[in-house]
Amino acid sequence: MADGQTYTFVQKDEDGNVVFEEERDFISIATTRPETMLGDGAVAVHPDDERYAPIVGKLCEIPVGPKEHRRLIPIITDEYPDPDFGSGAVKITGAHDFNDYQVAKRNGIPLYRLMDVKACMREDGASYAECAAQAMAVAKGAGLPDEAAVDAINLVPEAYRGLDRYEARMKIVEDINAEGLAVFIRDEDGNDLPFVENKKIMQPFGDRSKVVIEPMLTDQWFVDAKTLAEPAIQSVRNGRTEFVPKTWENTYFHWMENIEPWCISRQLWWGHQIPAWYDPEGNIYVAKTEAEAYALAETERGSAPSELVRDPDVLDTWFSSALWPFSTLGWPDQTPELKRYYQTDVLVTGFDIIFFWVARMMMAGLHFMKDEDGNPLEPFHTVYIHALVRDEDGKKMSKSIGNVIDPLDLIQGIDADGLVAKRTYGLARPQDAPRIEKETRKRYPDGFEAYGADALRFTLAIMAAQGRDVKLSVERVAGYRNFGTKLWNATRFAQMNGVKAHPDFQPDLVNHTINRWILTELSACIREVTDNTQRYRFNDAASALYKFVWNTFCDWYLELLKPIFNGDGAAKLESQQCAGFVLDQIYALLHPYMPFMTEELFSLTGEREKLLCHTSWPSPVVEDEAAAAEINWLIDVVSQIRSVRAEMNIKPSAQLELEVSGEDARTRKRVETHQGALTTMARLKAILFVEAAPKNSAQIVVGEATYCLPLEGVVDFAEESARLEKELKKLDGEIKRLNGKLNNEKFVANAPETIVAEERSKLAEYVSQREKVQIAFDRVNA
RNA sequence: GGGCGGUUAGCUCAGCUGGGAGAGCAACUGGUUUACACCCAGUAGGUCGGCGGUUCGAUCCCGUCACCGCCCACCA
Repeated sequence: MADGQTYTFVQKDEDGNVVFEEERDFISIATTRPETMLGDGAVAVHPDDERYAPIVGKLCEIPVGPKEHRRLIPIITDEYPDPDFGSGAVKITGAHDFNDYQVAKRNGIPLYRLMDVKACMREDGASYAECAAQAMAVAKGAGLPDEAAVDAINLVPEAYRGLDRYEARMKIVEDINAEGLAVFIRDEDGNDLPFVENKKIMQPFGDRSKVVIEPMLTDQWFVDAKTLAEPAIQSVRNGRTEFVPKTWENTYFHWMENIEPWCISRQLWWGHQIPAWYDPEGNIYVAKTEAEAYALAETERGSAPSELVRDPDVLDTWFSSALWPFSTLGWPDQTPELKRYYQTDVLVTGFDIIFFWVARMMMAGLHFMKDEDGNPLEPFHTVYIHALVRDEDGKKMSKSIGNVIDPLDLIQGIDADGLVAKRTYGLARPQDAPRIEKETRKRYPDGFEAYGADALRFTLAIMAAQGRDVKLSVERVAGYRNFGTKLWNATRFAQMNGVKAHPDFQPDLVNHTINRWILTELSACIREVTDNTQRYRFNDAASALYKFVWNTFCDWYLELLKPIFNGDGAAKLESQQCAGFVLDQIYALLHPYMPFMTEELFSLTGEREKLLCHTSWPSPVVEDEAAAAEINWLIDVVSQIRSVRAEMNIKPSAQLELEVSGEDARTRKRVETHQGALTTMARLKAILFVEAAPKNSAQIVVGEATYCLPLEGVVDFAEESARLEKELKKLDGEIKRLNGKLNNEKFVANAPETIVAEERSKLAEYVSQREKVQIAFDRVNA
């Protein structure tokens, strides 16, 4: 303390009892950067901290520097110090710490700069004696000099000038200890040692340099972001610009509402140079060109300056990027492109740059661009935020970590050695190479197969659900490669059977039920894909296509056409044209997701006037409910027969008879119509209509009719009995559940009518199904 | 410390405005019928993280706990 002043330092516990009391002539503080003490402007304590109340406003001495010029600094109060942390007293070095800077600003404490841009202790300016005297005057209340004057004060004593910060740190600690001014503790052997806490602290390192960051004061250009943010917040609030999914708006608002002034100058040699010029007197002229700057200077000064020097700094890359939506279109010139394409439509980007890029484009766009009426105009009406691709552990892919999967490896394939070489080459930290090499060999022992660009693209689309991230799974890429192969093979099969899109094909004139059905299914698919695309639900669109192509078109339509292609006549010709038409539509719908393959297939399957990507987007064609119902019935019957055959362990090669009973006229007609498909797909040798279901057969109930496979001598009927019993149990469960629901008065009273009606019809269906299965069961066990 | 998100089949993930859960891969059974074994047919597998609440009814809405992850700040 100044002039040997003392105070009573009292430590109390939670209940207010004194646990420690000592007459002190010092304040204990802790620091990890002792060299910054040279620039301290004050010691701060919390206003409610009673321990220091007696000495607030007094001066204390900094225990560094030559004894004859030792500086005094005031003890001040501020909300920043935490009384429960350490001694509760904090040294304030406004020029070299972010928090201290705020405290110093609030309390009028000078910001003494101690280092140069190389992080060495300053060598410039007047002698320490002179500078210390100036600082003393300030501490004693002489008033704060202007910023430049404060910055000129070099409080580094001659002994430390020019030293690297770490050297200076060591030297200062030595000097303090030598003088006995550190806080000492007594060790087990009874020696007094300077108290050094072994404590982990978070230390910011430069991203690229890997060097400890040293905060210091410099002159920089700033943008008043708060003013610019206001309209950008409003545009999203009132829906002029929308985020998809909407939840990301929260992130946007969170940033924008807490925005700080934006430092836009960078000390790099690439980038847009800042358009500011200085005259010899240090006046600043901001202009588009040097000539304009001279003209401006002449006007303002009254005479031409001897010379102007341009600020060597460049703009923050995000500042330049903020201008992207219009600078790319020729701005500031009013080009036709700018008029046509600004405002743009949809910005597609990742959530990690909502603040860096999206927010800044919004601010710049609203500031610089106007619509026809002169109102500010947003750069885009929609911001689509997609998921981020991560590695298998969910980590963001990063070049410096080395967990990157190169898309080209998935597309072209690469062996394990090539992959390892790639991932260990060019790492920021070569010492990590062995670890990464080991990991890579473990994870991808064989490298990657070649999956192709379309497979990768489709995978990303179908996985880009509106979540947060995509853990790229190689197995799924392989799965969708298979999907491409499937479509390729389907096309080949179609060509072998004379399938070809006919320019005059008219979907609504199609006669054959199977064709009317596939066109109906196609229409539903078109609707679903289009709708989901418009809603940015690309995963749903892609999966609708996957299902339609594989499970509807290939699994059923092409199979159903086989008997027709093997025959002759009108149905065959119509089917060839219809299949060609559907394939064309598939190519078009799939084109955004698998552009290369679909374009290729399109060109291989006909003489085309233009590229697939130039054709128009499909719209729904035929929608025939009756045809859909008929073929769905067919699919149902075939599936159930197949299922029974598999469950009863009937040899695939065995051809069985099918005996139909209880059928109505419509079913009879359907069976007759689709006899060919039924026999082929269910592997039957004949279909008979019978009065009553035969004994000793496996029985299937579809709708009103019962379909029996006579199995006398083929299978064990205990199995059939067990199978039917299982089915009965399942139906009983459903019936019980629905009954419980419908017998609940509250449900009937409160649930919407449509729901109640739905449940009722479900129940009726199950009950009638159960009756028929029961009959079948009784018959087997008769 | 502040904010945000996640926890659904063995794995990777869907499930949009509450009405008994789906896909791909893997698994299992069986298949070389002239598109496709990167295939076909079939099967199995889930107290939707735990506990409360709202509701006639909860994977879905609310609260809470646990675990995981991301962003921001950071302790003199």
